[in-house]
Amino acid sequence: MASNAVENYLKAIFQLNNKVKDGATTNAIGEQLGIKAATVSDMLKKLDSLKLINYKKYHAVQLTKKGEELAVSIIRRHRLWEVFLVEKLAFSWDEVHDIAEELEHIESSELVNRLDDFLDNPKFDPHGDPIPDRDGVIHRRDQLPLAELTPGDKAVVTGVKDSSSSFLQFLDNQNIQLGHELTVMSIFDYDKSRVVEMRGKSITLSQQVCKNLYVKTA
Amino acid sequence: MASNAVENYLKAIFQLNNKVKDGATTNAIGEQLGIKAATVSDMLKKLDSLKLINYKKYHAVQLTKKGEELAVSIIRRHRLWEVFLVEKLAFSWDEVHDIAEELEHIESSELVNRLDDFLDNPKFDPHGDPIPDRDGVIHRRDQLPLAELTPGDKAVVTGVKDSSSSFLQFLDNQNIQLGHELTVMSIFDYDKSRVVEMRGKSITLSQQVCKNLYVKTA
DNA sequence: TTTAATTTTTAGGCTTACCTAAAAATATAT
DNA sequence: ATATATTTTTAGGTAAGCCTAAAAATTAAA
Repeated sequence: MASNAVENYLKAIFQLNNKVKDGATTNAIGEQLGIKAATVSDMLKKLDSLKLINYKKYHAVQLTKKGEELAVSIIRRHRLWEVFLVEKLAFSWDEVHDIAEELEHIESSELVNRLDDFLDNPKFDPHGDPIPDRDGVIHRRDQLPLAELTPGDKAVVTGVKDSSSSFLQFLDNQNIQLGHELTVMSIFDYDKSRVVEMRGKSITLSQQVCKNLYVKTA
Repeated sequence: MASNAVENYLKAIFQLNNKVKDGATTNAIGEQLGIKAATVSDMLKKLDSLKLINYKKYHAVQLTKKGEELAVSIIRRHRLWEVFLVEKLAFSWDEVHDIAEELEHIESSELVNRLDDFLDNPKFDPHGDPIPDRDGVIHRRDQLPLAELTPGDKAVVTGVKDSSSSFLQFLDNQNIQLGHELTVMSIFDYDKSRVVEMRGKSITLSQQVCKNLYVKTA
């Protein structure tokens, strides 16, 4: 039904509206998708006429119920395919995004639901992001950035905020994986870097890393 | 690299050139793809300029080496995805074509090769068609239509010529599956229908069915 | 609060891949 | 061998999604 382009816009709008920033503005959508603002402007009119968003000139847009349902289903497909690629085809978590970006547009709810079952109905994707269930419900985990913990806190690594290859490869390099337990040992006041103990080893993590690593406290 | 449209044309041309008929003519390609001949005519010029086919006005076209390699790799992807859908996601063989038609356009040889390994390097798809290996080699099986057997011949069902849902559902209905052994008992001269014995049961198959069912003699 | 900067929209264009209608070439039948 | 039918090509057109350049609206700064 919806073209790949339309699906990509909806996903971008959904993601922008679930950030702290100023929402899904024309510019932000364009930047997210690598598309010029003028083009976005055109498309927003179209999405509005399709009743997928509410659009008022010069304002950030909101998804309608219909638009949000579609966006969530695309995210569901994307994350399930990522699980498939990592769990079944042995891709590493920094390689799966682009391929899942293509797979997410395959139109067949039957396919997605069977895939879900085949993967044993995973609740999170390889980056720790929640997978919407088949009714579109997203079970958000109460996690927080490692940057908010203080010395003595114990936690488990649950996800990443930044899922760029470079960050994921950095984590691989430091042998930091989802599920690993850690204890915050100390914080350097100078640069807000943290020393954590993980699997018997002591690692120093910059503030940038701590901001982009989600954990759940014990 | 190549658009979905280009890939679909190449696949159609490949398939038409591997039939007995008069090859990949403008009309035949259009019919295969559900596209008007005038449009095909345009596209053939484009494919020629991309060095994917050799095109001379008013003549059937041939794939170049480059074009054939691409066509074969698309067929490889298509058939591997069909195996995945049937073997892993429990789709039936009459449901997989349309979904595989979408999946075949995902661009990533890494993905396809890993999928191949995950599926244990299958040699045939769910309809018995050979899966090109990663070097593009197609190992054709020496099979023939059941219509060419005579009473007393023993054979194994290896594939279907017609893979329309209706034919596949008919076979399901008669409990005819790939790998089943059969013996031709008799032929009715009147309508060329055959009585075969399969798994202890006697079944009468019309000539049309016999022409579209491939077997390998013992 | 008026000017300057930024963001968004409009206007006009391009490419891809499709279409119809008509012309040209080829194939078929008498 | 010529007339007819079929196939293929050409010409002109459309919609989707992108673009640039310029105008309009909004936001920020002096």
